[in-house]
Amino acid sequence: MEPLCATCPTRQKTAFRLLDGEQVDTLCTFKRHGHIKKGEELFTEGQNVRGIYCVQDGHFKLTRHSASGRETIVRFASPGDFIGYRALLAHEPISLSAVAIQDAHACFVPADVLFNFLEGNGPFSLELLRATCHELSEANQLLASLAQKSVKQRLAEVLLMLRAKFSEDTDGCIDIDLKRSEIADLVGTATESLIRLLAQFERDELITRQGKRFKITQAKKLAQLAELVD
Amino acid sequence: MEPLCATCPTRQKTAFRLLDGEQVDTLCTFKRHGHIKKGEELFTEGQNVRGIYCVQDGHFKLTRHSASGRETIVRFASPGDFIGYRALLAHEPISLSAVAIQDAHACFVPADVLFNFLEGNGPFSLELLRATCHELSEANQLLASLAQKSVKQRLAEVLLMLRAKFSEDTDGCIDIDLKRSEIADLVGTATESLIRLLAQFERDELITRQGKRFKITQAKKLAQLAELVD
DNA sequence: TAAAAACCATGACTTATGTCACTTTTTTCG
DNA sequence: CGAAAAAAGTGACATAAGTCATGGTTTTTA
Repeated sequence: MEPLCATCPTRQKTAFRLLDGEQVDTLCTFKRHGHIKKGEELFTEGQNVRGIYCVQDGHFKLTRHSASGRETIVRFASPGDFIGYRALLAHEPISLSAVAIQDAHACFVPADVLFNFLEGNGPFSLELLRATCHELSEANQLLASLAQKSVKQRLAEVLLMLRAKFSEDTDGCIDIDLKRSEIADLVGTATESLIRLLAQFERDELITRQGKRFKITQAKKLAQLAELVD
Repeated sequence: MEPLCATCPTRQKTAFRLLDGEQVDTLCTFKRHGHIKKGEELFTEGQNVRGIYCVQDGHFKLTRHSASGRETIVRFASPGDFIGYRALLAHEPISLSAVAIQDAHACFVPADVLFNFLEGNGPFSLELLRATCHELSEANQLLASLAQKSVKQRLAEVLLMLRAKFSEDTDGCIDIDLKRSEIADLVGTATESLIRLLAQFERDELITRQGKRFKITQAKKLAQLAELVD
């Protein structure tokens, strides 16, 4: 059963909150709500997209692959985030793959519906522009961090980012199940190097591990290590 | 003397080409045309900007500095590019410094004038949104390249990028005078490493050097090295 | 135009990080 | 459940790339 956009709590977190009543009806008529299982792809780099996805729940990793097949996680998409709108608006094939890292739900909104809103609703366009600009400044920050920092520093940074982005479970561990190789793809290093650094962080008592999950115990020291202090 | 926006050829290359006659007049009244000498800063990271700059001629490097003072060149801004609009639209302090790498000219456009256009001119907003999305996909590409490639590969990539972005002089050399340290900041490596690699590229006959400038002689091999082939 | 400053270049050395090969642990599923 | 597959972890080794020291250029400037 397709849920109603009018009462959708996720919508309030997105630019869609700025639509007027009629536009919400349009959205509701044309959007398609879908379930995506863990590991499934929403789309693959190189495709032409016909619309955007609005994440309802669950998280997606957005990745890019090198010619040699190596994967880099560029960012995550979480509930309330749009996926695929940049390629659509830039009139380019999509440059990232989106894969669910948990069972997830997302709504598909066809391109022409989106363009309709963009043309007819100034505040909506502005909000989307604002969000895009914010993403861009985050991308630039990540860029500089990758260019300037050691793997150890970047891991420290990534751990703090993960904790901020995903909440903590009852044990205080970061509530996300990423494989070691995925954390490595996020940091931009080899899996073995990552595992060694995690072990070192534990020895240095910056984190504690419980199975494959871990808890940040000394956030300040991690931040210092990552040079995030001002 | 302030030049006229109505007849400005650079304007035709920017989103400002989509303004109507009255808006062009407004732009012309409130913009300020200025000269920036080589090495001068347009603004510094952390500042709050009060408007955007539209590059008329000359090139700027947009940089970010780490806590330890190391500089990374995130991108260049060339004639027809806007600088500073992302921070303005995201309502954030600016995250990059802009420094002229040659004597340059740019027009300052106050924030309220820009917002006025954004609210009153749909196509203009859309075009700006499109440009932003395009920049974002470029940033993502760069991100993945930084995370996945060796310094040698990235240098190959950067050299090809420089040739595409800046034209060639009469000798066929890339028409830009970057210091070795600046190329290193662009690649994300140490100056000495960069110099060694340039020497190696010359030995391998991928480039030839004439003073501090250089010419790409085997673009295909460079592209292969950079894994840009499909 | 000479001195100073900035930049380019190279060698010697260190180290962080990647790679390969293998073992142990955890997860999946017939 | 138990076998097979996937993931986590460890050690040994190779090497790409950073750092430090120094000398030779070019550019600036007084």
